[in-house]
Amino acid sequence: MVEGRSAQAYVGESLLFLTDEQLRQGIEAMFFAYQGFTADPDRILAELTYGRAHHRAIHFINRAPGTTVNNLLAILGVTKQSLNRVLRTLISDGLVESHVGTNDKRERHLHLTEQGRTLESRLSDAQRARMRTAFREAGPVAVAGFKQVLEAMMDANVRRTHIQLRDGTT
Amino acid sequence: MVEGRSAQAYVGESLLFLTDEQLRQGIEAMFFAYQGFTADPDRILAELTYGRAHHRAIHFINRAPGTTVNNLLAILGVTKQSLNRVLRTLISDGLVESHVGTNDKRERHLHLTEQGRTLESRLSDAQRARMRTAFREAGPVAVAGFKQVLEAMMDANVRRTHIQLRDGTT
DNA sequence: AGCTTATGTCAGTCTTGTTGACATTCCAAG
DNA sequence: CTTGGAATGTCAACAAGACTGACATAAGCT
Repeated sequence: MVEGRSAQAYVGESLLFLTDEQLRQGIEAMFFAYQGFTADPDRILAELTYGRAHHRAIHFINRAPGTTVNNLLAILGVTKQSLNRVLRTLISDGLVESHVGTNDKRERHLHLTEQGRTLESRLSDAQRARMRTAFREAGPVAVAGFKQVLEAMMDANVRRTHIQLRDGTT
Repeated sequence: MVEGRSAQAYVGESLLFLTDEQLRQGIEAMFFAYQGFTADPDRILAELTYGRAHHRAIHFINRAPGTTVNNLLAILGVTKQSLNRVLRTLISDGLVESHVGTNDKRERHLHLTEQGRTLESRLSDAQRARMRTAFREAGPVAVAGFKQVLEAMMDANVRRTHIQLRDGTT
């Protein structure tokens, strides 16, 4: 970097020159980082004959206790048959409880049991530890940029969901 | 932001306050962004009865023409049997060529055919378009942060691979 | 009463990961 | 120079988890 030119000015130019090469680096970074992102929970899940699908369900049930099946479907972006297979095993293993809705009795409201919360913590702790290390290494400015780019990469409707979850504006 | 205090100093404080909530936001952002990241190529691949595994193979063969199966294995982080199934279909569909090594005849060197390059472009173009939009929206400082955090999130050995590919220091 | 919505289930398919078994090729130690 | 082990790649069989399609049940709504 040339002395006397701020980073801002320097990178400002590259806006005009977003080369395929730079974009490809971003693409590969995304791929490799996602490997790392899922590696730790995957190891834990493998012991329990569960998979990522179970993790995702547990995560979002913990995040939004009492959520309905339909709601979860929209968040996860899978079919109900696919989700149902996962939920069935989690319920029969005693990690998740399903309660018939009081207002609308068609709905099932989902909660983690004590046992479910225990697993959720174990999985989150592993994933958060890596995220924490990465955030510390990169520094807060980088973290802000990281989140900005990720949000810009989401589908518009998914971004809305993400922001709702983030800000707790249910 | 307070005048006279650099961003570094300001956010430096928050290093001490990386709450579980902030980390969880990062985790969810990663999940939702990856959905978007793969969505466009997935649509193209679905038409062709290919999947993400094919895309990944095509991407890295294009990236490092003449690479060996073993090499590709290390990059993709899957078993050779898994990769082999994908390669077999790509070869028999005429997208990839496999040549026995001249020095070491155990090795197979992989190249894209003209047809393979065509599909590669189609997939890359879609994925790059989203990445480009996200980068433009977020701005160059954010992009730098994005890459920093992603690199910090990778497993150490994977990071080495990533940097090698990035810098072309084969 | 009849239409729609929310949920669950059964059956079948596809992709993509796994392990196990095996063939070929290379290399180095005896 | 031979032989045994390591490296590389292929084939087969299996499992997880995604998908579609069809259908059942219950509840809400017009």
